[in-house]
Amino acid sequence: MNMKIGTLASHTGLSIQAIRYYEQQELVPTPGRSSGNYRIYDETSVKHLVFIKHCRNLGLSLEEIKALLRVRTKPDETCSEINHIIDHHVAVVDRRLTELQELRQQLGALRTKCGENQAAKDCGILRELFEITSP
Amino acid sequence: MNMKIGTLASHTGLSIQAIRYYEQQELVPTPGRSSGNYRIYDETSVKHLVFIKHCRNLGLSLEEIKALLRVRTKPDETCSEINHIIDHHVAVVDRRLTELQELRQQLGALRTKCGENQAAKDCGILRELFEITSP
DNA sequence: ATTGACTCTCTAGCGACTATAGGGTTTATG
DNA sequence: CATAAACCCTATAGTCGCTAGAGAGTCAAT
Repeated sequence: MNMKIGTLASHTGLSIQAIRYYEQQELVPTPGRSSGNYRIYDETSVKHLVFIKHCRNLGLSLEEIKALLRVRTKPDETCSEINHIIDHHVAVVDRRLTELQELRQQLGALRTKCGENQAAKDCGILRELFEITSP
Repeated sequence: MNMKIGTLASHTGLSIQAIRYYEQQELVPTPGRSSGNYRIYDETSVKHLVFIKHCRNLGLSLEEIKALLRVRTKPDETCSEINHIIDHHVAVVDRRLTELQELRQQLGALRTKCGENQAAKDCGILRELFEITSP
């Protein structure tokens, strides 16, 4: 059942350095060591790190994930903090989505300003970029 | 017509440090200096920096902006590199948009798993986060 | 003469890692 | 049993696009 960091890395899809970084940032407990000072992990570590990875895929920061993990160790507290973290993150994602959609539109408009191989001095994109003054 | 860095900053909406950073990264030419070693700018500098700011608002990296500025100084070359930069950036934005939309959906689904003030041990969000194994 | 506002350079810090250097350990093969 | 390959260790520097701060100099007004 025991494994070293390389095996854990391939089981979780994380890099070895990322795992050590999470340990340093106290997102995972300091693991035991072998006689040769190698980190030793087990199935619990895999689950723990997969949880972290999944949260990272959702765009949560390490601090937010840390908060989620803290709540998990106090199972009798209410989970309003969890809801709060997720709600906050949803708001961040929604804001970012709106920004990116506006951006996409501007880029699309910009792209139509220039054909394939004009001389740069006639390039509509450059002209446009120099003329637009308001963001 | 001449101005110091603070005036340039308020004319462009950039921070003083950002302007100095752009100079260091060679996005703007090294400006002249006053007798007291103050950077001296003019209207051209304003245009130059507004161009950069506009590109940053579009999400272009400083390296990409540098490439655009390089093409601008060679007005007889074709602007295919410009098109290439913009096309590449559109692709990046589109990919990011798709990712964020998926993310948003997953977060929305997750949020329905838990009401307001359950005990953490019964929180559907935590359970969900621990069970989902594929990203 | 002094205050206050402005500017200078240099350095450190953010977040979430990645990459490297320079070593030690374990495992497989000859 | 010797050695080479594969793995692991710590510590440090780098990424990007800035921001914030220290400690010093410059300039305008009172």
